[in-house]
Amino acid sequence: MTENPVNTQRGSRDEKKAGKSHHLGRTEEGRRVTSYDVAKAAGVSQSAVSRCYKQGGNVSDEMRAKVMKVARKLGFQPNAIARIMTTQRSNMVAVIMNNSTNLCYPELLVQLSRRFDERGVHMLLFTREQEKDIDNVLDQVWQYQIDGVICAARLSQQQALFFERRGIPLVFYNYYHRDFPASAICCDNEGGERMLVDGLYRAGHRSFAIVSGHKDVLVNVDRTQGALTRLHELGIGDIAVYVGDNSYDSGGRAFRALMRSSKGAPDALICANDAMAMGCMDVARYEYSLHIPEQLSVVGFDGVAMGTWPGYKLTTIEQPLEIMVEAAVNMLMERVDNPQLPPERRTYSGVFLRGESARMDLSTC
Amino acid sequence: MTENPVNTQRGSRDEKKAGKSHHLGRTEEGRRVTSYDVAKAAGVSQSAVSRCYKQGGNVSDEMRAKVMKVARKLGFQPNAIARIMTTQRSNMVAVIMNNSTNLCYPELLVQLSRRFDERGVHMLLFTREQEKDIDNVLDQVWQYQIDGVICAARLSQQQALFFERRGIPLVFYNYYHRDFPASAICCDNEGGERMLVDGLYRAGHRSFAIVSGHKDVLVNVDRTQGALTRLHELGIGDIAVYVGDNSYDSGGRAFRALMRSSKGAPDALICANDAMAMGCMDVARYEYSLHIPEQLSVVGFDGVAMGTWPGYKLTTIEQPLEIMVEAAVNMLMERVDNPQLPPERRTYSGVFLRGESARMDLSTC
DNA sequence: TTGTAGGCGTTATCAA
DNA sequence: TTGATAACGCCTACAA
Repeated sequence: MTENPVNTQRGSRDEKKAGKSHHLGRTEEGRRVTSYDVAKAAGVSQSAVSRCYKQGGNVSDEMRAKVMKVARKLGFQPNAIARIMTTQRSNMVAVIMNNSTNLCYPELLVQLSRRFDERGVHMLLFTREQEKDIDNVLDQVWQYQIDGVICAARLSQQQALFFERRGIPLVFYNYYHRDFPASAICCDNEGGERMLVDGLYRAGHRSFAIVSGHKDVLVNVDRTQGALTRLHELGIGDIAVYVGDNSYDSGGRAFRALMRSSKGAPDALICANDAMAMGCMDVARYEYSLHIPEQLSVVGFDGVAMGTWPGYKLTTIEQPLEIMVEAAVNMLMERVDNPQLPPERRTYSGVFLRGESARMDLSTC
Repeated sequence: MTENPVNTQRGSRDEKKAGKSHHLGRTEEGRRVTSYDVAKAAGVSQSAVSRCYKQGGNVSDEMRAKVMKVARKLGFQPNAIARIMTTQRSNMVAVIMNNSTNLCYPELLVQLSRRFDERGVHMLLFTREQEKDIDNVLDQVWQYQIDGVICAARLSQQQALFFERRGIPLVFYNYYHRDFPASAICCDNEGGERMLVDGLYRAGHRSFAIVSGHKDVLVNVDRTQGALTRLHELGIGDIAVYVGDNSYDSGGRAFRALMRSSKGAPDALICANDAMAMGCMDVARYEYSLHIPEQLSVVGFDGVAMGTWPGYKLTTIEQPLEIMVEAAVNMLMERVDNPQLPPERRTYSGVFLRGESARMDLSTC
């Protein structure tokens, strides 16, 4: 009896087709096939079956062969949920982002997915618009025994502490905090803006305006502040700053506000990201008939794909996204494996993209 | 003893700050706080605690108050993984997409996330480029006891059967199959193309070319075929079809190929999606100095945000994304709650966006 | 309304 | 190398 597995009919019929076939994976009564079912059918103990699925499991070759054969026949797959119960490790990470993050950087999620997949780690995705809505996310992360968190959104100190207190590793992506230490992967915003400002200044621009992003997002503050600081160093003050929300539309709105102001168009416009820069360019060209870069230089930040399209050819700083994502994933998984590791912040320099949206002189760069 | 919970010190210190505070949620020994810990501290049974967290649980008010108070103090949160073990329901769905899907429609993921969140359902995200890589996904979905699957990518019949055999509801988004029944949410591609072709024809266009997407993606086939069929009905044959891969770049490449061919530029170019249409427009304008729409009409399909930007003002069919996403989520969760429901395909009509990239005559529309 | 006890499907420890 | 057994933390009859 034990030599004759009971319910392999359907499974084996399917096996003819694909090399790696998919079985029903259910017993006659409709239960999922468990390691116990396999054990019974193979005439071995349940723990033997379990060991066959463990990396360095102490199993003889014949045992493994016997078990695997029956397992395949029954369509057995170890139950991940039960495994989490005993190992306390879910192989799931949470990715928290703003709605707008994915709209601006769709590539980010694709790359994260790729990197985590390489490690056999699964991504639970949380997108929230409001910071307060994130409180729910925290509870879910805890309840599902998530191994670690990548956060590409703003978190309050309270919220970041939630993870720290529970020993859940957290890595910020393009966000960080001044008030307390937390691991983060960032792009060198000040350095990038400095490069842009220098190039613009050398090319002769003397009047500047800035379109910044959300005030409370440090990445944006750093960019705006980086530009302002460098401009002051160069002896240029009295710079108008218009606030957008990182979206294309908000860039256009900011530009209209700028044009309506007493100052009018500057020589150069420094935008905190590419989306807003493109919004500015379109409004400048189509509503104010300005020639770019002859009458107005525009620079952005990010290096999104659309910026390179011939309608924009945006001069900008490209974030090394693949490298940053890989670093973020490594940093997180290192801490999942070794929670003792201290917080670490890593900053990557962006790459200058020349473009044609700004007159630039990079002689000494 | 039982009246005096042992380890509430840390938890209660944290409570001072936030209205909804986050507790450590661990015992002195570092274990997670379990319902059993709460029960012991409250001097009640473990099942009483469990019942307090169940919707219509049979619990007296005083019991609930007593338990909840202790639970809050200890930072107890029910363990979702253990719950899945007994209920056989994970409240997790898988979303399977191509890498390119998120690049083309970042809004899709944001909307899905929003809708699932409303139902307290979590999204496990899988992005795969190759169809064969999806086989791994199937196993993961099974092992993690995923409740249901939204698939915005192509699946082989074998792969779709994997889910059906195991009773895991599956809803395709903008994909479907001719060979076998499966639930799907689609946009009316033929209808949309017919509308576009009619408008172009009435405006006087007589020579047409088509840029299609992947041959084996039915949505693309439908669009291309829809346009071709209508053109034939109107007595127009001999239409060149160039194949892209739905990306902006491939649109440009297709257009170059078209221009290099003996036929040269047509009156109107019908692209299977907006991204390729924009690629065509840019190459037409910037490499061939063609005026759009005077010398060339271009239409797309999808209604992506960028198409409305002043550099493109693309004439296209907008998919009612929010409605389609809501329908997909409803359709899936209905089947999670009631697996007996038969497969259903729902098709939504798109909305014509006039744009300025094509000469159009919509007199009778 | 409350408590008791069995089960969900693994992994891990310990003998054999 | 293999097998028995005890967690893991919850839900759910069933009994009180």
